[in-house]
Amino acid sequence: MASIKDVAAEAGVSVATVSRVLNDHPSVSADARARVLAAVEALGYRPNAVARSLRTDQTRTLGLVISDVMNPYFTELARSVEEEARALGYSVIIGNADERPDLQDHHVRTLLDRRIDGLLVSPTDGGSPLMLDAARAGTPMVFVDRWIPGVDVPVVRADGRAAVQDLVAHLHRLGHRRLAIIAGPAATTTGSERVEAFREALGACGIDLPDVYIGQGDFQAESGRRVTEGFLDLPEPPEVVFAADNLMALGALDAVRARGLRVPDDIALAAFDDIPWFVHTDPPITAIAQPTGELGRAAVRALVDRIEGRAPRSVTLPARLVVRRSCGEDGHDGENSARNRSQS
Amino acid sequence: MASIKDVAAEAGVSVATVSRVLNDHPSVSADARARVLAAVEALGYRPNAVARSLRTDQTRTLGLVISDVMNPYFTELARSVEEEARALGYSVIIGNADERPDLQDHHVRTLLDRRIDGLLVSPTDGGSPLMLDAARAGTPMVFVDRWIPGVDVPVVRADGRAAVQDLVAHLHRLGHRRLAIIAGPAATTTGSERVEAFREALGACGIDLPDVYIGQGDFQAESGRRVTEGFLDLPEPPEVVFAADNLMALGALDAVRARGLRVPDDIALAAFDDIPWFVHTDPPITAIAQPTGELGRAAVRALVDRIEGRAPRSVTLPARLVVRRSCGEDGHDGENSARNRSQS
DNA sequence: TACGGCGTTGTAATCGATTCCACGAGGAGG
DNA sequence: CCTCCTCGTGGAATCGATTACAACGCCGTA
Repeated sequence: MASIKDVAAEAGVSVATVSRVLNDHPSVSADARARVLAAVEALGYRPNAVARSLRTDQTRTLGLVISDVMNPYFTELARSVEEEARALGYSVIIGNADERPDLQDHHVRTLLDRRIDGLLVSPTDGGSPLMLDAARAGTPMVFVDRWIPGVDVPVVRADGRAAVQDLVAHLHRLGHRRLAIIAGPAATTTGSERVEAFREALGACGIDLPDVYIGQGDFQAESGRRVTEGFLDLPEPPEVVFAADNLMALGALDAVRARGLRVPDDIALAAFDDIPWFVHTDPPITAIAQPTGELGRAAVRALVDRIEGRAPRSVTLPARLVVRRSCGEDGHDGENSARNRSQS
Repeated sequence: MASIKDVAAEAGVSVATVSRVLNDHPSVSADARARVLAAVEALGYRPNAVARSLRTDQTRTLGLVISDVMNPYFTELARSVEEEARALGYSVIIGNADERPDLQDHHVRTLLDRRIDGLLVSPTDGGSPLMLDAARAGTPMVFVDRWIPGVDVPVVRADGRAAVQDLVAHLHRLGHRRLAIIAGPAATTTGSERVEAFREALGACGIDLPDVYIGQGDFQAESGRRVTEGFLDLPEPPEVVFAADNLMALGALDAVRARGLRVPDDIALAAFDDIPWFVHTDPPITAIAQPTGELGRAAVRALVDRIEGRAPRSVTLPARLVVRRSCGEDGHDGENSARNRSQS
């Protein structure tokens, strides 16, 4: 592969001049510029980003470490992150932690070794020393979706509090009183926050959240299934199951269906994180939708601000409730209402 | 960030010795090794991968350019690719082309600039000159899922021919005779092959595939919706719609539902590419499942073989039919059969 | 005692860029 | 006509690693 030296030789100038043309530095004669450009064209030369990074000490690359690529929420997040980064002239390297702290550390380490300019993280656990050290050492970093308390790193996330209140109000209006939640890992902020929001919202309606109605999941489908089975085995099973993410909702749906029960007639179901597929499940699932794309874009902007020496800001965007049929009828939704109601 | 020089100074040896310890070269005294290791520990030193890559001319990184991250099929592919690559000591940088040739080229160019060791591509179009040049120039490359004919690059893919025959036989047995397909872009191999396989399979049953029953999609949900609407507007609409990927199937489902029609009673639906959500749609969707994980792993192995100087092999794995309820009842599937049959 | 070989170590070149500094040519002003 | 400044250019240092080569000390053997 042709190097800058080859181009210099071909154009009959020094490498310094070639470099100047490539970085359009002002003081290059029109003649030299033309000759260099012609040589670049003739050789199909492309600058070696590795060498450039070594010299300039910047890679124009962002690292994104997410908890689970197979989760459509994170996929969408990754997509919007890459888009915004590209618009700002950066590339993105994605690391998938699969909800495993060791894998998360592996990716953080690899990204740091590659000298990425900044790190976007949705932490899998409460605090990998590696990440904390990196943050302290001055690596530009922004948390997205989940974060680690007590670390001086900007956070870009959605606030689901209001939406959870709307959800609980909706459920209460439908007559549900025994509500259970499939929680995420307590080590993650989204894991614990969603339970707290749920408990508070229930409290506002005068409803209690007993411990047996809090199932411990891990944001994966299988745990949703397991926890839901536990709920269904209870002497007094809940009337509603609220899954703290979409994958666990999928698992819950599996479990319910395996018992030969129906949603929402036998048990209602709702989820945090809305995804396109929820429109088409049987029944369509009521969910709390995050402004995922905005979150990704805001996170990149914050990180790039930090990298380029501007003051990054934390951002909190509201989530909103999207009512569908998985909790029962609420007086809206035309076509199938009559049929569903007559069955219940 | 500490460099190899700092470590050398701290340990009281030369950088050469430090490098030798780090790459565990045999001729280093136990004493020197211990001192270096201690210095590394004390300084929290990590080798700069950029500098190392410049010198050794290898990045131990694979590029993966896929057509659409939001498509669960490609997400799963990406995941398995990363896993296998990690097991072999490589990292992966994913580029999402979003089915756009210009974006695909952007990513290929960026990856090449970064001097990745090899490229895994699922091409969006029939032949980006950039990619062809790179292949000719000797960049290790492997096509996965889709490929470009006439290029000397190993291909790792699934053969859906038999599964499509099974599908058509299944549909025929259910009494369907007017079958339509939502095709992918003709520029992609999967786009054209699936139509051909479908046409052949129909032919074997003595059924014709008229042009009006071939809708042109682009592997995105929206096109599935549009094409399906066209089918439904036909004087004689098809009894079955077969979508060449899962996203277009989602769009088709949208379109059918928007008309107030029901699957499978009013129209049957099947898709290429099975995904976890198909179990939970209303109704569960009959699909052709690819061995996605195996495909990803085989592709990485082929690419790494090529990189490390072994002869890479093309791999073709069979896809298989997964029958669910979206095409009507086939004598299996317990719980809801009676109810569904009574409605038709 | 001298010499050959082995094990260990350091010096320095190198990868492909960027960029500081110096130098020469040419124009403006005194 | 000489001086000074600007503009365009090239030489060379540099980033952080790897590695060829040379050198050194030490041991065993002739």
